[in-house]
Amino acid sequence: MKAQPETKEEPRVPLSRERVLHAAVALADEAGIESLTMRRLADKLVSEAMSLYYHVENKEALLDGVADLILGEIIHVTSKVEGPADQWKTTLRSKVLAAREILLRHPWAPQLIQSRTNMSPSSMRYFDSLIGLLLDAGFSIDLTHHAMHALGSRALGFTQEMYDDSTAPDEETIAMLLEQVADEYPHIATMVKGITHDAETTLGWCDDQIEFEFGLDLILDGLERRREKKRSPGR
Amino acid sequence: MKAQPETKEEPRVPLSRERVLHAAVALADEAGIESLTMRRLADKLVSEAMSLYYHVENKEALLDGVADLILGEIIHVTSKVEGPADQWKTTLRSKVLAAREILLRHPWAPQLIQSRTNMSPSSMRYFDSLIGLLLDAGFSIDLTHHAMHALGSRALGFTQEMYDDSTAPDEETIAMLLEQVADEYPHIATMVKGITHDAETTLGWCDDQIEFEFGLDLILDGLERRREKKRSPGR
DNA sequence: ACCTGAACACCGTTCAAGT
DNA sequence: ACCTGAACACCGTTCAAGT
Repeated sequence: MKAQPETKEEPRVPLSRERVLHAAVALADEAGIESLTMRRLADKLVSEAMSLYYHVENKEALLDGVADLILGEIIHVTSKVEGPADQWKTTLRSKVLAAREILLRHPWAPQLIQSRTNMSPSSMRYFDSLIGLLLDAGFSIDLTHHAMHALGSRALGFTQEMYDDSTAPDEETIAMLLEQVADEYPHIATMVKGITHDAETTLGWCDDQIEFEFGLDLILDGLERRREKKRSPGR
Repeated sequence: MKAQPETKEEPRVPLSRERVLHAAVALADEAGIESLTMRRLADKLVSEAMSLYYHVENKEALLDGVADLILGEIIHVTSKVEGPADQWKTTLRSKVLAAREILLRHPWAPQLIQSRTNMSPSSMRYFDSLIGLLLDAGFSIDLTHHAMHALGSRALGFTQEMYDDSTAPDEETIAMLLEQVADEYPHIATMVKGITHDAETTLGWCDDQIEFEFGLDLILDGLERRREKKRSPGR
């Protein structure tokens, strides 16, 4: 009886870099990245701001660690997506869409990842796997290099949307507002009025997933064509 | 003589929203966006932090204004780029590259523009003009809509580069570092070693301009093909 | 109408001190 | 080895007061 810890108080898990980083992700998920301050993170861990500095060099290092944690998730999930070398396109597509699913759960992550100079081990491993995929599929080294740049952040499953419709008003309100300024932005007005609405995606007039896949396929198709252009002369 | 202002002291131009915003851009250009604080901006204007609040609601509004100022520059320059409707591709290309030139002079601007919910008049006008360009060229409304999403921030002349090579070490150092971890990232190592170096762009192994244009052309080509696919059946 | 100073709440971080 | 409290420099912003 005596040996058992007192049931009244929490076991008081000691801090660790792991715990700090995971708590940071949780805090950002719950309250947004702007709420991630050293003091509030410490509160969440029932500790003091200064205690964090024992496990993390400073706030920049904390953010680096958080970004790497997310990238670690991505590489973990995407590494399971495999396929034969001649089907590079569907394999790459699936990997990217798998990455996207993770980032959709952490809406603050894209901006954070962009802002870091991303030479972290996790992102290196991820890009290494994508490069290997293309080289194995017979891409030239130069084209592979171009492909990585052309994909850019899309390779990680996100494009920074120009208009963030998560905070946007509903479709009807937009249509109404737009009516008022239709003479100033005639083409936008035409476009919004004329867009085909799928019955299924009636949520908003921009289905992010569809637009993401459209853009991704545009690039993948273009890469495929450029790959074949180089090969066909010898044919 | 008496009527003239004393030559000794500055004319003491009064503050204005215009002056505040332009000073903010200048400060960000000189010292980086993280140096743009109300207090330092006031210093630059030989004034007090609180005085700024008379011309700008708060810091968020200041940043909105700054973003809009840059977008204003872009629309000003790109509106001069014109061409016949059947040459939508080269016209659009030129507009985008013109926008890019402006953003290259304000390296902090892409991130700022991304972070704002971009319904500002300037950005609306810009996108309106691009949409008009495509509609005039015979794009369907749906394809025009997809096109705007696919271009995304590229329409404004930037893609958030995954690896910021402005802070990266020189090519030789990278090659050396990479040698040490070649077994961990074999494909990256292969790629970096094998990339063709143009004699002219020997500055670094990634020429941002070339990569930007490659990605842009990939998308423009893809859009062109999808446009023709829709038309050819009736042909 | 336009500007300012003192004051407040909240940052990240240093440093010396506790166990 | 790990954690903490007081203190510092620096934020954005409110508010009452100056011209």
